[in-house]
Amino acid sequence: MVRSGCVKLYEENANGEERVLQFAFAGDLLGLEALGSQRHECHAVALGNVMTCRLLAPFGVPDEPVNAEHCRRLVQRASTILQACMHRSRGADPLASLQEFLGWLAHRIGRELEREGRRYWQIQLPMSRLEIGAYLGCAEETVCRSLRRLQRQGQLEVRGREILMEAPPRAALLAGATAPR
Amino acid sequence: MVRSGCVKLYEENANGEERVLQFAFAGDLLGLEALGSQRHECHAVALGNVMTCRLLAPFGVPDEPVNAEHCRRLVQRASTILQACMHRSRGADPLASLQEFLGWLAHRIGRELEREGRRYWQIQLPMSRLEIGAYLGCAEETVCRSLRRLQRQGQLEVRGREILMEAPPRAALLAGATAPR
DNA sequence: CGATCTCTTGACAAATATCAATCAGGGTGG
DNA sequence: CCACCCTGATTGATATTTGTCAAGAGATCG
Repeated sequence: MVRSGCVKLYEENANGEERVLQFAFAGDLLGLEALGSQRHECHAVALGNVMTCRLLAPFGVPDEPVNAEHCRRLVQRASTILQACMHRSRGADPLASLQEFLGWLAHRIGRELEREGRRYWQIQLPMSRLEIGAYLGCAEETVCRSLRRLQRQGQLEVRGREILMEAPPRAALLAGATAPR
Repeated sequence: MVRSGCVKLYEENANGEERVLQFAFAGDLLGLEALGSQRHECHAVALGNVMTCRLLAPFGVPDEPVNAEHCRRLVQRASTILQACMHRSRGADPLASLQEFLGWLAHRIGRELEREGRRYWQIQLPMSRLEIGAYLGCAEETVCRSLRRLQRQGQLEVRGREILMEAPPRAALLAGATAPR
């Protein structure tokens, strides 16, 4: 379980290029996808400083009765992650994907600001443009240009890895289901 | 749980277009993604004749002790589905996605045939080209053209919704990556 | 201060989306 | 039984988008 910071889950495709599967933040459980196959099919690396802790599956200890509540919550967590994974925009429009991603980030790691009576979300990106592209399925340059376009449209403000955006888009609420309680 | 046939899970995006999230076949569990949020965020429709049955969550019955084995298996199933969902090719190359999809279909609903000493997989597609496109994230026409291209490369044979292909993916994936249009 | 990495921008090539037309197959009704 | 129609599949022409290559700007680190 990630306690703080950001962990990047990725795999390498046949051409040796990196494909990012997930960015995990505080409260996210890692490795649930391997409980079934007993095999971890992807790599994980910390982006900056990260704190983690280990958890035991509720049915992993032999001489101990199954804790129904723990079991139920584990299934719920897996279920929630699955739902987020299923609904994640696949391909299509890089710009829309980026918007959704930023909305999700704002919900997860955004700081709320007040400026001239308007509410903003401030995001400090823990990953590079290249990694965002590897996550969304597009080239690094496309991420740059999409950010620029969103800025020209007045939807956000970009300063390196710092992003300032107005009220996050609707879709963020759905994706936000991944957030811990 | 799907007992036979094919169920299409889909949602509608902001433009009213259909986006297919999953094709479920015999043995697949539906609705696991809603155990966490208690809300089903997608629609389901049968493609042709389908048989299903209902299952109870192992912790759903109040005055009954939790069955550890059932619980463990539920988590494993959710975990397996999650892993498949995480590793599903996102965007990138429609042709490669289609190949992967066909390989998966062959594994799920393919019939093995023997012809002139060579082994083939025969697949009867339960969905339209449009639905395949909505699943892979590309246009209907691109699905057609990709199928045609694979046929010209001798990797498979297309007759309407019936597809005949040789030894599933592995070698085909690598060969397809370098083959000319 | 140079070296290196990331980010950005431009120009071009390649791929797909879109639009439009045609074709094939199955079902329907006369 | 056959003409008809309707849906899904296919193919072609064109426009749009993105990937790729290249170069430069900015930041960070030693």
